Amino acid sequence: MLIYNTLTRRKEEFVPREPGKVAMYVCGPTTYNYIHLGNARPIVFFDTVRRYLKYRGYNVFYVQNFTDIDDKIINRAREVGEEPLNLAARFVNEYFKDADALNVLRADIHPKVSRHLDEIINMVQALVDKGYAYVVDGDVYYEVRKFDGYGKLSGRTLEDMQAGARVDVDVRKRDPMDFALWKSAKPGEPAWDSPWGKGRPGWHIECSAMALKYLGTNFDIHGGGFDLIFPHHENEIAQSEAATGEPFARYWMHNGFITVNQEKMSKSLGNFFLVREILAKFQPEVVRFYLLSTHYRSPLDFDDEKLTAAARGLERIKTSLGLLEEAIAGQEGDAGARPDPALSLRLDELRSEFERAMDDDFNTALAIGIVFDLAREVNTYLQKDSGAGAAEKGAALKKARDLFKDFNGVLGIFKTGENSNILLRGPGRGDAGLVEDLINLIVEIRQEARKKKDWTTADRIRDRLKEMNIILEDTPTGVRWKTQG
RNA sequence: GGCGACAUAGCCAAGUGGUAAGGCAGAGGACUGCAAAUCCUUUACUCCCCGGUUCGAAUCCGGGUGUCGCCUCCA
Repeated sequence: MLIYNTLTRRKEEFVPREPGKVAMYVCGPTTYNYIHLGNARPIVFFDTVRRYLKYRGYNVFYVQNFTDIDDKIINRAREVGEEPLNLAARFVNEYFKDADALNVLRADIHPKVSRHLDEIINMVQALVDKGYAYVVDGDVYYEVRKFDGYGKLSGRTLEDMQAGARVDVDVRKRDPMDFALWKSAKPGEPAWDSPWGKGRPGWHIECSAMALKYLGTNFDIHGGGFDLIFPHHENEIAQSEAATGEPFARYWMHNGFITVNQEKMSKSLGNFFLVREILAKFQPEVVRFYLLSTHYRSPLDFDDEKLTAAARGLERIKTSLGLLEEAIAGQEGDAGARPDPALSLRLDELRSEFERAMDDDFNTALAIGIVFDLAREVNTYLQKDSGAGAAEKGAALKKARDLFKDFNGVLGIFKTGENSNILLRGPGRGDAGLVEDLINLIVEIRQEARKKKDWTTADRIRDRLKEMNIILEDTPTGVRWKTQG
């Protein structure tokens, strides 16, 4: 398995710290608002990485933090007149609503900064003791010149950075690039006691402290967005490796940015899209499918037309699985039958192609292409007669269904085992069973009209139902209907 | 100013040395009362441009053009 490592700027064979086990840490959101599209990409992508590693048989321990102490939270809390920690906790709950909708599995641990002050303070103290940090008026700064490897992740030297520095230089710092490990509190701000007075952690130290606590040194995968490479992850490395004297993380993975209508999302442009705004227009599966349809290191643009195209593509996959389930349901189970090789051999090929794609730095775009291949393979098989016996055919169909489910177990692009008819499960829809009965009744009446060749009535019913997003399909064996989100 | 990424059909998007995956949209056909769904066929003599290396390059090298990102809170 190959993983592109930001640290070395190339794909490397993945060798975990301990055989069979993967320890990974992904930088989670700062909870001062609902999550936006830019947050959604790493959340969904790294969830997929984790699922695939599991599929590959690794025992994965997955940590994703919440930053619940931060300037942005404090500012926001002041605006709305709420306690900062309260506001942060509220948006942690909101985070889970969005993440659940996107079919993101819970991390093994979701540590919060506010619960790890002891670890953070101890780490800052260790850095001060070792001479990597200095104290000025209750603030503690990390001295970047003291750390030899500073710049190794982002690939730039301290000289490069200073040439381009656009930051106002704080005269109390020994070097303009020195960054805060601990910030003294101003009146009214949340503050914790420390050896340097009341204050709060700097931005980068939390991730170092929490990752080291739960995963130890030299853990396997550290992930996040491209923009975190510098300064956030660069600083994490500097702090952690200076404090422990050991390598911090082995593989650094960074996802590319999301743009909206070809523009970077930014507050000044007013195009910061929240996940739930998109979810109001598109089904969550479509959003997840779209996020995975481009390789994670490439930029990805969002607009309604692209999402609509993605929705149609995903529909094709879901239809295929639906046809497959339908065919299996009409078949007597015959355990022990040998799957029809006409389909079965191809299924084996598709599985290994899928694995090859994912093994190559999690190429989800290619992998999705293989899911489409599977769909066409199944649809074709369902239409033609291979000449095999019913039991063999049934076994092949079940094998195809298992393959679909395995692919989906990794990609998570459609929900299984529940009614996907959004009309029937949406809020305020009343008795879903009643709705279903009524549609069945209408379909029945339409069938009678069709028998009498009353096409005007039959077409009118079909057209009117379509306007209500209920799609009727006449097949040789009866009428199939579904709702369209 | 410093650092870096990308440029593939109408659109989205894989592919990093051997005659261009897949999806959406479009065209033709099969099926259908008509549709829908599905299947079959079809849509890039070519991968931004100009040079070079090579028997051979979308893929490597040099130059150019364009787009984007980081260097500041940001996923």
